[in-house]
Amino acid sequence: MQVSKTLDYALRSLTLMSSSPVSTYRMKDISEQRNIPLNYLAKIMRKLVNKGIVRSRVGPDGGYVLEKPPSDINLKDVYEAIEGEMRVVDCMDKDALCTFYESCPQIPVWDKLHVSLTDILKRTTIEDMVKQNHL
Amino acid sequence: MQVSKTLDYALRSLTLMSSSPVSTYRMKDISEQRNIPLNYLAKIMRKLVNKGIVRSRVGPDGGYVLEKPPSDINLKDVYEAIEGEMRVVDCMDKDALCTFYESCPQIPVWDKLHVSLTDILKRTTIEDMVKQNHL
DNA sequence: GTATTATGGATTTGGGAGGTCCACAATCAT
DNA sequence: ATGATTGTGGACCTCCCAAATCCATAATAC
Repeated sequence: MQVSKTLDYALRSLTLMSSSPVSTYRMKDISEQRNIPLNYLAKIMRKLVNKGIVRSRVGPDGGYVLEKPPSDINLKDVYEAIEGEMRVVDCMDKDALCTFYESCPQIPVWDKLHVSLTDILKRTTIEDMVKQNHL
Repeated sequence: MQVSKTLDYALRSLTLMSSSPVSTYRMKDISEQRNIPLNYLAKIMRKLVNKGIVRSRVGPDGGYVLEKPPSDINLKDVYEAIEGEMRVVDCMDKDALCTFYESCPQIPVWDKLHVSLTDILKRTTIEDMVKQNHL
């Protein structure tokens, strides 16, 4: 029941970038200012690019810009960019069908957790985090 | 953000035992009926014993009994018996102090998740699971 | 054409969840 | 008191994956 370091890194980067949402940030600067291993950050940024959360430009004067204003980036999107769709237990997956699936007493509980988590993440934006709104 | 297989195993065992809360269940039977590797189950049961959730007796006619009625066993206790105290992020630990701890914008969010999760677990008992109450 | 930047894939490493094994202790029946 | 049955407790193994590293390449600016 823990948040991954990778998600932490992604949020560190996004909150940094949201301090000046129109500027371009070079990977190297993000890495240094937020204490993230450069080459690992590269992989993380690609995921954010692919999800349409940030835009990238190559070459001198290149770097990353937020694709949307911080108030339009919610944590559920960031989570899914990094981890894929949230699944609290594996048996929710079609492939890994558990023997007891038919009458499993646990599923409603995990479902409830899942809804609650997803809800909080969906309602919280990068702006909320930075401005400490709704928290 | 996933529930461990070990916690799943613990809950499978407890829901089985709650079908007849006064009877004694042999480890071997729990293992077979709930599809849990016998020797691994041994480690899990010890944790439940140490937390005072089940009682054990050695020897012929030995086995495990619920220490309390299923309506008095909540999932937070079971979670903590298995995983220790819940920590959504590592920086909540005193030892692993993060560089940005002083002004970390993430902490309020993780705190909110933590409260929400803990709350649901605390309010849900083994009886609720079995009878599908409150769910 | 050269410097600067991101891209994308291959590869390594460490730690821990999940699982196994076994010698031992407690308890029961005969 | 002996043997069968059961849980105990620790040592140990194994495999997977998050985290990290490395590098050759592509894009863009001047």
